[in-house]
Amino acid sequence: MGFCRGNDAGCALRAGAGADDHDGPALPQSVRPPRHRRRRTDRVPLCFHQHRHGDGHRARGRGAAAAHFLRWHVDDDDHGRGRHRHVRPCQPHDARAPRRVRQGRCRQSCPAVPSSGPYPATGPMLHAPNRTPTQKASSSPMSTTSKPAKPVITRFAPSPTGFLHIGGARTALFNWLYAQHTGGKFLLRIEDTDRARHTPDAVDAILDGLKWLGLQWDGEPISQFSRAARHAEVAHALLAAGQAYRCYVPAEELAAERAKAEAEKRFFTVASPWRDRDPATAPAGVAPVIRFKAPRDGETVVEDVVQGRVVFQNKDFDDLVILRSDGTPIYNLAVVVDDHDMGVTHIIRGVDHLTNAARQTQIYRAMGWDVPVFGHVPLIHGPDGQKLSKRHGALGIEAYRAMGYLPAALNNYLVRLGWSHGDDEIFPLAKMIEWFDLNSLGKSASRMDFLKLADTNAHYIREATDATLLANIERVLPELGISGVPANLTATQRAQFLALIPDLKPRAKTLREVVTGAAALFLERPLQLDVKALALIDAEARVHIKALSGRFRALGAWSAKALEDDVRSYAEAGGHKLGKIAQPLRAAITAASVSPPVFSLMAILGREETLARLEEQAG
RNA sequence: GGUCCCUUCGUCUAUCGGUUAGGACACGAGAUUUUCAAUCUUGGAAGACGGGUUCGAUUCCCGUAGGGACCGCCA
Repeated sequence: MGFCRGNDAGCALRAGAGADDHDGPALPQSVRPPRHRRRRTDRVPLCFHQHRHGDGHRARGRGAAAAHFLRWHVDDDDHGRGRHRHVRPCQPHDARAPRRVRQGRCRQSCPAVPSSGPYPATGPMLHAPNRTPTQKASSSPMSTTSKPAKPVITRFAPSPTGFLHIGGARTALFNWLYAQHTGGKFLLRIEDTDRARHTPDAVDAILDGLKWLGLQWDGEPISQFSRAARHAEVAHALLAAGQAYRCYVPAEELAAERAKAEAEKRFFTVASPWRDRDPATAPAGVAPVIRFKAPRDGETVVEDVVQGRVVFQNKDFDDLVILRSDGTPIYNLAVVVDDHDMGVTHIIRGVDHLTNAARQTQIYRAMGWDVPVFGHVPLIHGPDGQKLSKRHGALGIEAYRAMGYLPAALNNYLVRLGWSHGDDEIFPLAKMIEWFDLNSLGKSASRMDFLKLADTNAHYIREATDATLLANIERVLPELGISGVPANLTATQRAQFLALIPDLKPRAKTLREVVTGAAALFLERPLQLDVKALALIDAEARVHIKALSGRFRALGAWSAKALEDDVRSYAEAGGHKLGKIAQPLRAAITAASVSPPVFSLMAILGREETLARLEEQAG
């Protein structure tokens, strides 16, 4: 085998401190450090890397020559991974640069990609020519490393057709974080244009969910419906400018054609004859819709902070309806008008809106408005990789609260779905805000992993102070609805619960588990022992319990330490293992075989209650 | 059917074209232990496939396969 020898002229590492290691026999395979130890830092002095070229099975690209060639270029102050990178200017237009760089998504200080294009800022205009220019405009707000010229305004725009689900929560989080990070604003708009599907309850659920997560928006939530007149105004401006037209084709006719095309697996686009027809020939008594006159040829480019440059052929778009026949607006128009009027600079939303971004870009251009920066984040799938459905994961955010997750944990978990910051996993809010940037967003969809969420939650449970944790618990106690535990605690119960919290923390992944762990505190005599507990209390156990009752009655200080010491000395004196004595005690005190430390429990319960429970089982 | 997007351990992800492909969750083993946890030590686990460019490709390009999104007088 061709291992690196001391006289291997090509080895760049020979000059280093580890040169001695190169003499002597070839290192056996077993010297290779275990996988998890293979770090850049320990690689340098050792140089026992295996050179595969010696015996013919050189793996592609991992050859020794290559390996040696590269060592020169390793920057050793790149300790850790990804943190202390050298910031070098990127070359976005270099064809050999990585995709991230070319697409302007490099972490390093890249020139930004234009967002709004070189179009006039006011007044309607004709459609864009064939190619959307993308060079120039290096001062757009796309760059996240330097402060944008315009103050950042983001928004979250849910439709109130249902609850706030996990994907929506993450979208809101990203928008909120970016606004916080840049010192900008985060606005909330309810997309309630469709009155038929609008429910006030859903609006409340969304607002409550955001508040619970701590994603406070700036100003009042805006109702899209309330702005219908403005939307119509813009539609008519488009009409006046020749960028839209009245279409008299009946809806039913279109629906029938669409259904037919779908059945035949044919591609269907609306090609309204009214696009070019003289409006004077319009039929009487038919209420027309207003259609946007979409460009027929050329392409529409979406410069996306997440997706990169996405090019759509204009021929693939049809003329979308912007105003219904009853004069009410339709989504794509309403969104553009509202985002423009609200001064939104950055639109971060799910990729399911990517094609809408192209359509909306066309409308922005037709109106001569600046196109905001788009960032279309990938979707979150269910644990099985399928689209989220009610069966798995598509729960309202309030369901997560009721399951006992902490908002900090949920935010921390969600921010890691599609976003990363090196190897970091735990992000206290301040760090999240400091580190969050649009450039580190990924493009591939992720899966909901409840186990990781649980682990993150467990982390935040352990981190919380006892008082904070209990306060959080009391807030959700009614929702938790755990039998045997009161929805409201008395002062005594609260004090006992608080005292037990340190023993509960390491045992719980959710607040629900914290509460169930404290169940023994709330039991009422006579206790109903479960099967395993019952089995622990045999004749011999009764003898021990009886004996210990007597000792406890005479015990001086009533503390966990004193109790434990006493039980230990009792066990030792009788030649028993501690478990032999402690388990029956646990059964008698908690009615279960599993619980937090039984000595803590007895200490918190007090002498009287402890003795009463023991005497119940003493027989 | 059309358009667009995606693909690194089971999962979330790291990687400036040169790393022994790293971390976290999950899983296995051991230690500790009054139960259960927590904790500590430790193990296994990945570049979808095929071409091309290059001294060198997980990384850039093309194709294939698989997955996803969107194609409403819904949002």
